Amino acid sequence: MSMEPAVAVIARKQVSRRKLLDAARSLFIERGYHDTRPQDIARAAGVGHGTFYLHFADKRECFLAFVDEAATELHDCVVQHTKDASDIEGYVRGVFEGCHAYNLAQPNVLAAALVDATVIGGGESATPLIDRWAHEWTERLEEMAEKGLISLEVDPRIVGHAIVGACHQAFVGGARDGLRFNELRDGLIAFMVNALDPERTN
Amino acid sequence: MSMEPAVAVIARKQVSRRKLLDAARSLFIERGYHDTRPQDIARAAGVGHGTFYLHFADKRECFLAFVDEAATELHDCVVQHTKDASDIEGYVRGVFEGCHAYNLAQPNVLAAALVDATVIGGGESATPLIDRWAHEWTERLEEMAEKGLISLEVDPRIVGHAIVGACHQAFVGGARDGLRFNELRDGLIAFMVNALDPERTN
Amino acid sequence: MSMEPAVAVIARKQVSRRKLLDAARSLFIERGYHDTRPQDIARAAGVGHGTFYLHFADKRECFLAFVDEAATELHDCVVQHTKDASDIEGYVRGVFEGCHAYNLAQPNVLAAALVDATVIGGGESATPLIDRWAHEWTERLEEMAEKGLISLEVDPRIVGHAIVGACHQAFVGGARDGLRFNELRDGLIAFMVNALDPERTN
Amino acid sequence: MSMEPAVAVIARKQVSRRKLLDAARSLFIERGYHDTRPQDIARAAGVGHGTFYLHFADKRECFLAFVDEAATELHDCVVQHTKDASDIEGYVRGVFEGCHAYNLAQPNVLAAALVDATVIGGGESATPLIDRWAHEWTERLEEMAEKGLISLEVDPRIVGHAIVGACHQAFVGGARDGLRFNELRDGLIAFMVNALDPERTN
DNA sequence: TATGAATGAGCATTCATTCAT
DNA sequence: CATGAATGAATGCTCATTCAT
Repeated sequence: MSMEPAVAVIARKQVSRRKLLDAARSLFIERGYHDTRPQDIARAAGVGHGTFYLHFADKRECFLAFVDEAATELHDCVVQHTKDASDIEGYVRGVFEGCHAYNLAQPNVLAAALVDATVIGGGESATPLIDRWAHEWTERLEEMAEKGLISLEVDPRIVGHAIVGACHQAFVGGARDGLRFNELRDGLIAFMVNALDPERTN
Repeated sequence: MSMEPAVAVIARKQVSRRKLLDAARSLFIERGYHDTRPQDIARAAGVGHGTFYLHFADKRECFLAFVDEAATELHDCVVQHTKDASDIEGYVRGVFEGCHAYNLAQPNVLAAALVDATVIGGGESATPLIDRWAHEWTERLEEMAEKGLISLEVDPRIVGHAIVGACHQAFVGGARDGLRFNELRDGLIAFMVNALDPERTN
Repeated sequence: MSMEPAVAVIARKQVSRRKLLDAARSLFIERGYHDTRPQDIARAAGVGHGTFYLHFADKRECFLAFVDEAATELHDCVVQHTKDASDIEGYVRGVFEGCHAYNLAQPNVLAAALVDATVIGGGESATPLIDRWAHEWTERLEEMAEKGLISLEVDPRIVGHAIVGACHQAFVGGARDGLRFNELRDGLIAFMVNALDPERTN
Repeated sequence: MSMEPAVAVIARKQVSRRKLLDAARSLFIERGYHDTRPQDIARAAGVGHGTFYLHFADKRECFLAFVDEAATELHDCVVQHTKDASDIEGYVRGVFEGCHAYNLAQPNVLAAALVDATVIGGGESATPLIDRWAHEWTERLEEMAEKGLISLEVDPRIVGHAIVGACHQAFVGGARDGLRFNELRDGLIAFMVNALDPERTN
């Protein structure tokens, strides 16, 4: 008996959601998960407090939506930068360049989205972003191994986690130590290529 | 009549601090930083709530003391397991075995102590545990490079972070994916040895 | 072109109201006044949230409409069961049987409708259902006294309240104590007949 | 190892509890359960919000403590007024006089304490005050029946509920109808005595 | 008439920290 | 040195009601 909601109404709701997600992104980046209140997000979005809960069951769900969006954006950016790669060095370089380009365009988004899963507590349901990246690497490593581009003596699931962990810590910790992007990028590329290069003798 | 506080009083204070630190360790491990209240720590330690603030300026300081203690213990454990190593593989293996032995003896301490710096918020003063490990690795890599045990084409500061990050993520993320310690250890050793092995042709 | 609203429109409005009242009944019974939101009622009725306020000024008014409807239904049911009664025992028995029959047909409606007036707060305007029943009893007692069926030494207004209160508490509290309907009914009949019986010596 | 809390400290805590209970009583009487916030109670008591939760697990527990206290006070008051009663009329009269005296001394306490159990929701743990009174009546009826003061043809559990319900509704609903205490008291006494009198012929 | 997104005052409760004893 | 009662700002979230469409 009930009519379909009018198209315009649905669009209006999407506008609110968009404003909330944009505000959430700014605040999660600026102040982190714990220091950002749903109330702050709503105010920054220019909507009422209650509207927040119209779009997200709770603060956690909003954060997860932010992480998802950032992950998708980054994924697209990395795909752009790796689509022409033909060897392991080109591919690793493309990934770093993609991440770097994304970080320049959207500063600090990744750092905010990568927070330890324990921070948001509660349900263990969502796969942490860093694990998702590791799984993506695993798939790509398998593809590259098939093409003979890399030597894969080690379980690619382990290598996937190792690469992602190495890059994350090198960029984050390295930045804390004052190292520059170019140094980090080139150093990590060399490290990875050594670890995976099929031309090694042993 | 002496101006010095009685020896017994100092000793009593140390006893309280010890009880608080032990209680803090149990609770930070069991429930994490955010779900552990100073009040809980004091009660678990069998002292009054106010006593907590006699020993720690705030909750953060207590957590940092716990991290420090864990780091020292782990350091000692790793030193034990690496003191006989004569090549890179032996050294990497020793480190993993040391961490694993410590983790068996003190389950979950490392996971609790390694929480993202953003979790405890506030002052950025303390160096995160994971950065400290990266710095230790950097020093050892330099020593090993001097002895010709490894090939160090890359800035050892970067490699230090990369190794620590790779191990952390491989163990944590790998565990979430159901991989076993032995697999992870051996996979990471092979990965690291490839990356650092001086016998490579290129 | 007529000034009157189209018949179809009026009919449609009545359909909505009916759906809302049915939904309200289910929910007030199931979850009580405080745990039922106008929004829940509208959704259960299959109409938009706003439609609720087209039919009721507020939640309170909706509840009162539910109570009224239940009271009318019960009244009719009791009339059915008492129309052949010729003495006080028959009448009291008819009332109980009528309530019981209604309760079997519409389980829990009465319990939901009888909630304490303080629960719905705000305006004191509406006469609580239990007072209305007391007033009905008062009228019937006066009729019976005129016919000599009962001895009415006491103000019938007081007796009306007393009977209704006794029955309500005996059924509700008795149920909490695990007493069965038949026991309660027969016990209360004996109690009432004693209190009102004209055959007593004193 | 921990010392006993000093006597003065315990006393101080009791003072706070007393202030909170007094404030809770005033507010529950004045505004009812739902319109009284823990915060209001704390402010009225002149203590911080947090102090409320130092003494009561939640609002419900505070209300239950209030009910318990009122029940005890009323019980003592009724005992005072019934201790010299030697027959059913004297006893019923004593109960009414006791309730009336208490109500004069502590106006509206009983009305507030008697709220429907559904109002406070959640755990069904606590026996509603009105049921407790019914049980007390049951015991007294059994005692009186043993002494031959009343005729108890009906299950005393049912009669207990019936009496309490009759009195409650007669006083509350009667008051809404503008009846005066003396009328109500004497009417109910006559009603009860008829119902229970052992001198009846049948 | 009907809709459902939007609202924001309001709620019960928590917890890091202080301070009188 | 030790205590634990006291604190109150802060939190995440709810819901009866409004109003633009």
